[in-house]
Amino acid sequence: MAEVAMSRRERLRVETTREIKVIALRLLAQGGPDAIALRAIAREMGMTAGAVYGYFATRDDLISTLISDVYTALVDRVEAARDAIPADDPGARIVAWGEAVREWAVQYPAEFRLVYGDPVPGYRPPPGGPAAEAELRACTGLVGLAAAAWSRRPARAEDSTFEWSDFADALATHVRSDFPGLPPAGLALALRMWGRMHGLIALEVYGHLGPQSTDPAKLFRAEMLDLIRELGL
Amino acid sequence: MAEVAMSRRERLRVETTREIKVIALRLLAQGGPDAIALRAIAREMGMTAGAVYGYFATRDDLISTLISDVYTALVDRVEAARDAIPADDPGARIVAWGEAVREWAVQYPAEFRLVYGDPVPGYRPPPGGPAAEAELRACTGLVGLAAAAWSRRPARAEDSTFEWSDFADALATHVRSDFPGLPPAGLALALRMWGRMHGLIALEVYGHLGPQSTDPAKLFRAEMLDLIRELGL
DNA sequence: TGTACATCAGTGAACGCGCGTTCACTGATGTAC
DNA sequence: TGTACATCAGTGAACGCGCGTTCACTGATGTAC
Repeated sequence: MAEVAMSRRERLRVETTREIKVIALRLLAQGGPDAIALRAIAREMGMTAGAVYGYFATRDDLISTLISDVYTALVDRVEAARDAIPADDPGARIVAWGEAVREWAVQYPAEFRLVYGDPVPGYRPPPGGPAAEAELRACTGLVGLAAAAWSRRPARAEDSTFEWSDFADALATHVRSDFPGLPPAGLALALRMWGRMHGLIALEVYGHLGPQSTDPAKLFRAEMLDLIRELGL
Repeated sequence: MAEVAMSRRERLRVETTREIKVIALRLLAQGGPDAIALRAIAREMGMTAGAVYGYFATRDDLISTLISDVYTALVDRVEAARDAIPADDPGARIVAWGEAVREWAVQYPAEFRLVYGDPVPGYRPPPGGPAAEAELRACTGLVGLAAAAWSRRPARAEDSTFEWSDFADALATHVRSDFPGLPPAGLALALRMWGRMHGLIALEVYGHLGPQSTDPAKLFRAEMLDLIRELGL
């Protein structure tokens, strides 16, 4: 962003927009998804409720922006964690990716729920989803991890049971051009890896694991190590 | 329930209580968790809002009852699916359990979200959780599956990294008396199996898998087969 | 440098809404003699 | 079988609440001459 070129009014506008989002996220963290209310935000900012409409046309607009921002932050962080590991160690990259997701989710549980859980009550997402771009990046990242692991993985009899038609056209097309040589079962592996990471994290964030395990991080790490051993890494 | 011994008034009371819950679940399915409103239920039943207080002392009471009912129905179904498979085929039992959870979740997504997702806005669960009993049954069932699989599973170096102190006291005590001989890593396996099943199901129910896969059932089955192969079953 | 005008962020009051919960009451159903 | 009383399910009106959204407006900030 070319901050230099912004007039004072523009800067104030950007700053206020940012503040609205920050407060919305704080309310989310403190009071759950239904705490994201324009009136509450305005109250918190010392503004009138109507004033918020100068920044977001509607409540759903604000929610969509939040989801997109949050999802993007997650993907940024996860990609950075992956890239901190040498590309010639795909197993460690998978573990780093998974643990980055988990750490983010534990640190920002409300944000995790906003992205992966029930949406805000009454919220209707725009067509294509509020964070299509971030979701695509996440998906591509996972397929990349799967592709890097694929060649070293021992072949399995059931690999041939998957076909491209088992996946959405857009995704299949995208994967076939970005990762030539990766078969449909490789894409299936990517989605299964997603599920593996998501399962324990979701259980933990939603409080189902806490009453059972004193060390969810250890459990998660064991699951990740299990995954890469299965992949022969 | 000894229906014979119930007076007419008692029967009406039971029937009305049941109807309230049925309508609450229908509203949940149609309008999401925040649609469970006493006023909406009363309206739907042609009653006055105040009348509902003759059956449930408070809205949270109703929600707790719903969660408990729903969780119990899930566990009933899953246990039945497991018991339909001979006990000498623990791998098939694991697959049956997992697929029963998934099928239930896909059939009753709102109920799945009620149990495993964000609670109803504003709802404060009672201490111990609204469905402690059902959750214990689910947990015990999973540990049973893990225990049956444990003996056939090839030993792993990292099995010794888990200790009883990694788990909640109550759970550890319970497992050690019900499944003597199962080491801490066996309990960890049970929780990891839970996570494996939960991951893809949660992604699917919350709409993250639909845009990617045309056949989530196939993906889930592949994941389950992968799991039992890893267990040597 | 000073004045006249345009922009636009924020006000404050109002709209109609559905919510959970309380409470004095009515009137039908059940029970005891 | 008939009467007098107790139970109790449901009524209807009211309470105070916070919400999203609209709108005519004020007053400060910016711009053009």
